[in-house]
Amino acid sequence: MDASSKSRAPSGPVPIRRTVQGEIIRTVFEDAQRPLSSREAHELALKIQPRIGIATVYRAINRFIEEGLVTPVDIPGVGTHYEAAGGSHHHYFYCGGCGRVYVIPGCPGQISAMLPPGFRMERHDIVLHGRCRDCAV
Amino acid sequence: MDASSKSRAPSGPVPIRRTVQGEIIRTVFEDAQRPLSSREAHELALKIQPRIGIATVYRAINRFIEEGLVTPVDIPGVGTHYEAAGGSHHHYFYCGGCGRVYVIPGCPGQISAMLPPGFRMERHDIVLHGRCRDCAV
DNA sequence: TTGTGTGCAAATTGTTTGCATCACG
DNA sequence: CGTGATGCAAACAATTTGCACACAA
Repeated sequence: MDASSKSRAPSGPVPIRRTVQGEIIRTVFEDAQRPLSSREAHELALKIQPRIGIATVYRAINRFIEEGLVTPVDIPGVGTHYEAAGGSHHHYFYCGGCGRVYVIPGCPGQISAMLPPGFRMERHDIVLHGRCRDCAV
Repeated sequence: MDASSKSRAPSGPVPIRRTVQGEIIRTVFEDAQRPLSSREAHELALKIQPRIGIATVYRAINRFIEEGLVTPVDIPGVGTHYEAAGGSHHHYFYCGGCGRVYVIPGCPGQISAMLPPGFRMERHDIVLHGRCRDCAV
């Protein structure tokens, strides 16, 4: 009879279910320690549970993005990657040799000094391209 | 028989033909003064010559990129844009209000200081997101 | 039991390509 | 005139969505 016995708001945020596939996909990102493409994430998930579909990966990723667990990382000329959120502010390095995306801690600062007057900055993306140590000539 | 009567190298660089459509598309980028999406470029070209196909736009853009006339500009979360090349080093500002991509002259410098040891940087992309002056709250 | 998450396939969106034809050089 | 450029449609690749079913809660 007491509707509040479960202390649920009348129309609270949609509850998120804990599923095997969802946990696998979340783990893949947490373990990766670097941004993964959807294909990479799918391949890694398939190693654990061979019947996960790519649509499930995309839906999980989008759910994680809404939850703030995962952040999309767009690498110019390469495509969208995704990484576990929560780390401190950082940027990225894309290696043209091995195709891997590295995390670069820190920030050059002075970014907002570039803003034209009247413009308001909400976010900035910096992506370096080149060769990582292993792929350097 | 003198094969060199037309002074053509046996296998020189592929000649690029000057066509009406190509000129229109090139003009669109030169006049825009800002990065355009392929759709924007197509729409602007259609205003001048209503039968230009989107494939022609893409082929022209790719030719221009090879020639160095146009540079691709990837805006994270928004999609690939293209701009006339030749300007001095600059970066971009994407306005979430009007969807326009602005050119930001200059560079914060200190970028290479972010590089991990052994990494070699060939290029860097900086894209700011926010509200332009007209769209500011 | 209820409704969210999953799998699969079809639908969308952005970009490229095959082919017949056009027209620049 | 020969070959690159164009238009159109089909092919592709990446991502999203419709639908029936499975399974957390």
